[in-house]
Amino acid sequence: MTELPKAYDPTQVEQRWYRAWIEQGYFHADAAAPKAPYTIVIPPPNVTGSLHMGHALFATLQDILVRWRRMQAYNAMWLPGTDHAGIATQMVVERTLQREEGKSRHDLGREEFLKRVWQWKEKNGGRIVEQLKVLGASCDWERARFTLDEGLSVAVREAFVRLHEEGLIYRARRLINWCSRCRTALSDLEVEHEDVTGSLWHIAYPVEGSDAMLTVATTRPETLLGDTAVAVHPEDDRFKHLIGGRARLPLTDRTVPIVGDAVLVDREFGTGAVKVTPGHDFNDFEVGVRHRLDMISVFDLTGRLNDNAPAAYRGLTVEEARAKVVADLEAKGLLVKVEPHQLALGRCQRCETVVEPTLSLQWFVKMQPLAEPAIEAVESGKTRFVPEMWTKTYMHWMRNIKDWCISRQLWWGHRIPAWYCGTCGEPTVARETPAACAHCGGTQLTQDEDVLDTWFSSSLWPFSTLGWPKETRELRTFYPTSVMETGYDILFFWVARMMMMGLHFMKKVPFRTVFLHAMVVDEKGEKMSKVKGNVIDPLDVVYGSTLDALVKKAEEGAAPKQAIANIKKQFPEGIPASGADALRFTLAALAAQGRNIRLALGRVEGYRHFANKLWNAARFALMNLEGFDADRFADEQAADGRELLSLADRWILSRLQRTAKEVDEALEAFKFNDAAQAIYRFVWSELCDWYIELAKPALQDKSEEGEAQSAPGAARLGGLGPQRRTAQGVLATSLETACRLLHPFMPFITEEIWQQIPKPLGAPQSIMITMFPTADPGLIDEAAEARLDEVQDIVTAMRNARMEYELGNDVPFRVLAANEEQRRLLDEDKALVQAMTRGSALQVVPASSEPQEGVVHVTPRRNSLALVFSGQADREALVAAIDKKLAKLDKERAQVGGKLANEAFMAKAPEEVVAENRRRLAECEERMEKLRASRATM
RNA sequence: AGGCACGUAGCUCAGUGGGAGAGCACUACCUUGACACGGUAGGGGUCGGCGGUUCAAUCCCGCCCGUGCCUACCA
Repeated sequence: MTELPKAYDPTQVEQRWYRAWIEQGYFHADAAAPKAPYTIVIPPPNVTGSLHMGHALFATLQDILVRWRRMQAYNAMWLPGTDHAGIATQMVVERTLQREEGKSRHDLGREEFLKRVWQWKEKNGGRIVEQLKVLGASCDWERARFTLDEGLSVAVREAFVRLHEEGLIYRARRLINWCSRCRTALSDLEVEHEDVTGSLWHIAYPVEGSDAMLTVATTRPETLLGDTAVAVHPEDDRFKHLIGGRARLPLTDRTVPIVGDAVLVDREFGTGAVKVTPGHDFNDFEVGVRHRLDMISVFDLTGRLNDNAPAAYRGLTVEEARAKVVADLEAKGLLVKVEPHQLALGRCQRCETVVEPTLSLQWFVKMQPLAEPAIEAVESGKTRFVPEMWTKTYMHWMRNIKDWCISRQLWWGHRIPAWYCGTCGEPTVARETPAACAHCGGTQLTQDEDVLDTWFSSSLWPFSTLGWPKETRELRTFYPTSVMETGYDILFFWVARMMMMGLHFMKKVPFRTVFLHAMVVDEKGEKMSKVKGNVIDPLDVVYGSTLDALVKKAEEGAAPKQAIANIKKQFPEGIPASGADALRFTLAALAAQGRNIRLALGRVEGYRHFANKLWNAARFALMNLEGFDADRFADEQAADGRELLSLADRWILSRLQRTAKEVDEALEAFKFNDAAQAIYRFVWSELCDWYIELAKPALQDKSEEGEAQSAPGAARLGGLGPQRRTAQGVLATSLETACRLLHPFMPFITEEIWQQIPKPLGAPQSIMITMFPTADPGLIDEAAEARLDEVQDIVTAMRNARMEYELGNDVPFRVLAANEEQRRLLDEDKALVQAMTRGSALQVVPASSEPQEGVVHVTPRRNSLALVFSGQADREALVAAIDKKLAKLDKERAQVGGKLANEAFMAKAPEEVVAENRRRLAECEERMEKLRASRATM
């Protein structure tokens, strides 16, 4: 049997196994397999993307679910893919083009530019996929999809055409969010609001035909040039007489009507009068509709003032225009005052440019009819959210949903399947390029220049990836999917829209459960960003990185100086290589529901140590499994195995069953952290800390068959006696089962170890395709657990006494048993105590055999056993230690005694609780009595 | 403005209507044939504050303070 290296090195192990799994085709799910399906479709990351902790988190959690279900014999299918990310990708390629060739996309033309984007995608789009593989993601790569694939494009056209036919897609001239940097319309969701301190300008508008002034308050004085009314509250006594009149618009030669509008105007706010700019403000647009006002755009699509503005302002940017308007107003004495004001500024999600509400002809999806079934599906429980709190957020958004602007003035994406007639101008919407206009038969057709919002194709993802609109075997088998696992930040972007489209086109929910994970942030709770220099790259955690490399990477990413300084401060030693397993385990352990995940490298380190601990437990096991015959052990266990098991054996097997149950239940409830903790505790605190130590004597059993070969050197190998055989079997079983329980979390190390554990003939080739452990209730052994609990208590007390009183290892202990039954059991278990205390002499005596000589030391937990030892110890230290314990016990006695003396407690508390407190009180008193007796002897 | 989370050991986080936990850090001791990426023992917390419900509250309820996020048309 080859000996394993002393320390576990993940880099030597991980990628070897990943390749092996791929070669064996373990990740592939057959749509025709006669097994219950379990499907997850990946929330497709952007092709432009590079792996970040958010990806690492979803990859980990989804892989855990998929590996777990696969091991439970489900037909588990995890469909991967990437998203074409219209704006982001186009931006990246445009920037490169500008930098390398000094050209814009317009210089190249649409066709050539798209060719370049595809080239870029072919070259760089695979990066994130390769990075997911590093983490061990067991995706069905044969089914990988890209949102611009031919099949998905067919799905997009089909969906568009059908929705158009149903009147759910329409084209209209409306106010939309316009990014002048990206030169495209954006949906409401793509605008991010940021609270900033701006100004509130009070501007006087002269009232036509009078000397009066009507003062309005605005945060955007430059839009004044596009005003088409002034609104006051219809019941405001200050102003209502002006309604119906007109005001002269400063800096222009226009006059605008004064209207009464109770919806827009809040009498308490500002001056009580509002300038109305329907062409550049969503509220004002509504007022414009209500009062049939003119709608003027004064900005063009590049963010400059157009010909609708007075000549003096044309060509200025919005910022320049603001400065000039304010200056000109001041010069004319029309600027009444300026005060600081908080406002929410909308910025483009991609480029942070301030978005401009702009009148524009765009395509929209009518959302309300689609939202209704999506609301019903959640209300009726067809789809549920985990954590449940998201249900409310989802419902609120769905119930207040607005139409979705889906056209984008980009080139990279699904081109809108609408053709405009050169003769009549009407659009013809069709699946394939039409030969003639559907309205007038004209043949001069030009396709819409625009593409669809990337999220439109994403919304079809759960079924477009499975072959829709064709009725495929895959769709029948894998739709609806089992779980949508993603971050809560895209609840609306993805989840909500997938729900609507899934229900609309498939008539079934796209997923039964939506698990929304939290955001990964840094140790201080701040969002990771290159600007702050607090990014932790998952690959750096896996492979490790020096400080120099970290700094270099940040510099290449054009990070600011401060970020570099922060990196130096945060990672003075760089980042140690911890392996994918440790990273995955950390993310799972921190993935408690409903809060941000603050990734602390210290946690990763701790779990890297955990991997090493498991590794060394395996080393120990393998060193002691010489001569072990898994088949023989299995046969023995099947026959009269229970007879052969020692207390320690029965205990660890019992703990193992409980752990299996805990892990399984936790995963069912998406409590990844609970599952991780349960395995951690089992492996470290139970298997390593206790069982391995307890089993050591048995593994040395040299009786029977061992005797026969007592040649020199045989002792070192250990014997082959029945105790040893049994301990070997239990050790192997515990380790093997623990590996299977841990496999979804730490796939690599568990495979590496599992491969080397002797297994019965016919065992699977890989841990990946073994069965996930289920708890065997027959192996749960309450009695063994209670007895071992007592052993642990005594062991701990002995160690504690030795440390506390600085006793030597050879000081003999006596344990006082409360009754004959306890004395008998403890006498049996004495060897275990000795195994754990380096063979300390221990005698079990009846408590009644007092008076004892020596010092009494009570066990730390609750079974109130007392230990007696004699030997040299500092008398004063002993007395002080005893007094401290007495004080602590006295406090507890008073507390518990108080409860029991309380009539209300006795009358109303449940019987068990009362009994428990009685027991505690008695125990307290007993321990105090023993300590006092001990103190008295000094 | 509304909504949702969160506030527990020095740090990162679990947890529960009835005796406060883990990892890291800290202290002391230990190179024991699995593991110093280790072992043993230990120190450290008014469970954000104030009220309420309850026999009993860190946990349930209300208010307040602080932190974060989301939604929103107050110019």
